[in-house]
Amino acid sequence: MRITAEAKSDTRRRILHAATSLFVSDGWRNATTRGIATAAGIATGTLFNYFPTKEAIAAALMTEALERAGEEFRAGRNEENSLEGDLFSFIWSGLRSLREFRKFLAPASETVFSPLARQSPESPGDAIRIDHLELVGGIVASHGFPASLPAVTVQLYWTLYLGVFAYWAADDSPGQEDTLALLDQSLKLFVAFLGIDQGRGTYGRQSQ
Amino acid sequence: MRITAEAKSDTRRRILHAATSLFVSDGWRNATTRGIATAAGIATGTLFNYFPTKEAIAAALMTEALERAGEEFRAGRNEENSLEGDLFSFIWSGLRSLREFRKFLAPASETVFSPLARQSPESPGDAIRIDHLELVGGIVASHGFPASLPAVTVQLYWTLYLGVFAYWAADDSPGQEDTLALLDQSLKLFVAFLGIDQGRGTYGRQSQ
DNA sequence: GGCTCATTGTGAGCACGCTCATTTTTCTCT
DNA sequence: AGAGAAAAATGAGCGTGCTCACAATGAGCC
Repeated sequence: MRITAEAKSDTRRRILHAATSLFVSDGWRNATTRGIATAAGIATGTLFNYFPTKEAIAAALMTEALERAGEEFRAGRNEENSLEGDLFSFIWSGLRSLREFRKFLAPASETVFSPLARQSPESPGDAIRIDHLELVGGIVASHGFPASLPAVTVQLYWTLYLGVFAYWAADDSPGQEDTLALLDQSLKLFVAFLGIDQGRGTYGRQSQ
Repeated sequence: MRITAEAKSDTRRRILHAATSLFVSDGWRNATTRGIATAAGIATGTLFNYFPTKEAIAAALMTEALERAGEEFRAGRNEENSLEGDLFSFIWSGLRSLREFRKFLAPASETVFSPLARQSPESPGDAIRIDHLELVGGIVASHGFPASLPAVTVQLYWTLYLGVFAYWAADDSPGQEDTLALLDQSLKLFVAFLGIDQGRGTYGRQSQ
């Protein structure tokens, strides 16, 4: 049992390793499941014993990186940060952790991550979304907002996050500084919205 | 030449008609290009003389509907509407025009429309985005804002719009009232942002 | 009508993601 | 060690979206 479990986990790692190489070198579309299987030293069918779809491989890579980033964030958290600051460092550390995958993530995430096509009951990226939103809920709660935000608020947050993510994936500005600017603006917007939403806001609706 | 041109345009219509039926009845994934071609009375290869990809068929359906909606909006425009009101009726009339396609639009739009995967130089939905943003630019300009908005602002608008679109596509609440709520909130947010961005805002950044 | 030739239509065929009946390996029990 | 059961690996094969070498069509000219 032990030997098998180790071998399984090793095969899983070899698949992820091979997939990363091929996604990076050939791009998401040109990297084929046959190619990944061959590079990992297994048959095509075996690949699908480990991951149900090609997208699930990308989702697994993202999940692992984002989990590391999440723990890093929790560990290095500073009590004195503002809400905006907390959200910023959480999101940015997540994006940093995905750096090596950036080039192929845009096309890959279409299915993994897209707000569209929530058709299938359990898309591979759902767990990522849920984990992310849970941590954000904790951050927001620690700044005096209700732990469970209204659905519309969560929806808006996720939309803004996806917008930043998508921009980042295609952002070739030096140091991704354009993404930083967008993230900054998006968070200001969201924090302002939280204020309004909870009756803590300080701006009146424009009457034009 | 005339006869040929008419025949071509007729074939195009037959393809779009057949595609609509099959997308609606079988869903985006299960409707095959072979099936559409057969239903339109042509060979598979011929289909691809009219549309370069399956997504392009969906994009064409959307484009036509949204063009009609755009003209409708321009025609019925009221000088006295607020910025928010104008944007609301433009966007909502667009969504209404896509009603018959709603069920299959979510999966189809992944590629057509997604903010992710702007890889390919000319994705089928680019024209839709450009047209939409152009009209929005006009609306915003007619309310005293600069005709050419900063790139970040446009980016944020499109993100919010996509969020609404994605929500709408999967929204089964009666009359899509949840989408209406989200659209309302998103527009308030965007209009507020325009105010801030142009130094016309009335709220100070929260210092937490 | 018959000839020419650009335009349009055709379907066998390719590569892909993924499946599944079968084979091979590993674990368990005596 | 050997037999039987369970788990894992295998690759031929399916149905996709899409291509491309070739066939059919019909407008323009005589």
